[in-house]
Amino acid sequence: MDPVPSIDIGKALTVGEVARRSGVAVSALHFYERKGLIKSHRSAGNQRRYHRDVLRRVAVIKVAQRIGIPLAEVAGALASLPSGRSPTARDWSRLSARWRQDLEERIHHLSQLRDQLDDCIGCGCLSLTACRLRNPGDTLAETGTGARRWEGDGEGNGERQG
Amino acid sequence: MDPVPSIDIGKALTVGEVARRSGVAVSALHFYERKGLIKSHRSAGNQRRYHRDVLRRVAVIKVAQRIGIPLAEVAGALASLPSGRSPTARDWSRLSARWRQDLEERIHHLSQLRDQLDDCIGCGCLSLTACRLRNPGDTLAETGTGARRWEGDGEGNGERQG
DNA sequence: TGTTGACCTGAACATTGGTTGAGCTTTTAT
DNA sequence: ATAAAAGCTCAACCAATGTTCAGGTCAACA
Repeated sequence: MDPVPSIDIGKALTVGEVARRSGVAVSALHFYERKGLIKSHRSAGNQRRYHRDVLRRVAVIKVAQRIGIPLAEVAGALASLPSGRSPTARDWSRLSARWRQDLEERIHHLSQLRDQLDDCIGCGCLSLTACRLRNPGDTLAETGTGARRWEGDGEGNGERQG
Repeated sequence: MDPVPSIDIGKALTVGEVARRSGVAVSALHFYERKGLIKSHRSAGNQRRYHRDVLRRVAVIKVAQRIGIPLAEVAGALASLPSGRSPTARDWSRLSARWRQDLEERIHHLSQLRDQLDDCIGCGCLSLTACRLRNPGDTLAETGTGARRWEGDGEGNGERQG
């Protein structure tokens, strides 16, 4: 699991080292710590010291960010790992399978939107009540109730909920 | 296009009417106006009055939002229309073709990400420097320089640019 | 020992897309 | 005429994801 089996343990990383090696800014590491995504202990002089684990965790954070997972959710996911342990391949597998699902849904959603846009581009049907583009209900709530409020109003379509 | 053909011209809409018919909140309409996406004239008592055009414009805004276009860019696009004129089918065609491109790129990007994630899910290779997931360069800058900095560092990979 | 670079905290600022509230005016309905 | 509903402006606030700054401390090198 670790390329250097025993010697490396205990050589803590400073925040600057973690920043350089992980590619995120020191301020972001502070921020992640405040948000509970990573942990550190402190030196005698109150400076942060990190276990090497943190690099793996930051890697997970960065990938999650690319996927578009909000930090709060990443925090939850990381917190769900047995505490004090570095994320293993198996942990990663579990997390990433979940996030993959999320990603897939997002892709699907955007693809539908693209198709609707294609339907609409030539016709300029923005002015029509029937335009699917203007009635996101069937895309956003596709598992939902289905058609409703289809009276046709001429320009807009009525009532908002808020 | 309009159920009432000619009588309706000149019948200005209040902000509340526009809100009801377009499905966006009054506060959002104020906001769009401040940002230059829509315009209004004022009644004798300083209340906003809208031409019916505004409904079409708000429809464009809403679709653009769904696509993920930032308001600033929508503002630019709407401003590029011959001033004072309602967006026609042709205008919409021009705008939406551009945004469709944007959407397509976003879908493509996410799909690549999904494929990388699939490659990675089983292997837990987050710990390896070679993991494509951890090196977004080839996705984000796919037209760019190609492989670089491939030394292998054990855990993180070095230097950030900022 | 001194200096310099790295680090600390807390607060403020930035961005996007608005919402909420206070306090006041206009319009509409009865 | 009057009361209710709708509208007005300005300022503050929300969430997410950080960055930047000020003022002070720590650590490492010569």
